[in-house]
Amino acid sequence: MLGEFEQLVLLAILRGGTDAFGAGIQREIEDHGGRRVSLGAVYTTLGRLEQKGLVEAWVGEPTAERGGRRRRHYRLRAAGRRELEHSLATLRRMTRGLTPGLEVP
Amino acid sequence: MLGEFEQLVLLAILRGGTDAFGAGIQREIEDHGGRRVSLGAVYTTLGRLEQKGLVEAWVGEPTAERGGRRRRHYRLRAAGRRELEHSLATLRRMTRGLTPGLEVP
DNA sequence: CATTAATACCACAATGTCGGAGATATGAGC
DNA sequence: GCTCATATCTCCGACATTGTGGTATTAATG
Repeated sequence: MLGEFEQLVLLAILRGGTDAFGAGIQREIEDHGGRRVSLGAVYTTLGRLEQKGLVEAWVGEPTAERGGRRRRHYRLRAAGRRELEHSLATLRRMTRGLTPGLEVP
Repeated sequence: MLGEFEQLVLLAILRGGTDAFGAGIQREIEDHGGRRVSLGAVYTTLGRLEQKGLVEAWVGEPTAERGGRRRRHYRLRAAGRRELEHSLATLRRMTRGLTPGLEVP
């Protein structure tokens, strides 16, 4: 079963397109989620998702920016997409017919 | 933060109207979630939600059925509804703009 | 008192969270 | 061009919160 935060991380990866990486994922979730998120939490979750085969990663080239370690990029695997779809479908069915603000249209 | 299963339980309570109780909540989740759920998991979660003040409970009168202990009924408190709305709103924002099957319309 | 329906408890597994250590790039100053 | 200060990002380890199933217990009915 996917946890709540795992769902968010998976969604953030999708939003980042092919460029998703740790710090960017953090930003994505903070921007849309209206909640603070630590980098540690993000990386721990990414590691677990990778272990479960839901996500794959590779290290990129150095960027043009100031400094820093190379980025590790992430992408959903087919299984990850399936899990995510399943979770969201359940939520959609559970909210169907409820009053506005709750319904996930 | 609400966990994944907590969200489901809260939603199931809403769906059950004023009659929500343990076993009924289990059924609701299994019917819509397409996944097996144990009663123990449901009660443990209900207890925690109650402790956090998201849900309130009271014991009902004996039913007309064969036997059994009295049902314990559950209802969302304002805080519970707020938490749930917040979780779902986050999810909605995160899925907006993604391809069908993922978007939570 | 046997049977049935429901709740409560407990132990363990999986997820969530954070802070800080470490790695690796850049650019400034000499 | 070397060195070093600094910025950016990843990894690790410890602990808190949630998730799960199995089993026991309670309370009703005939």
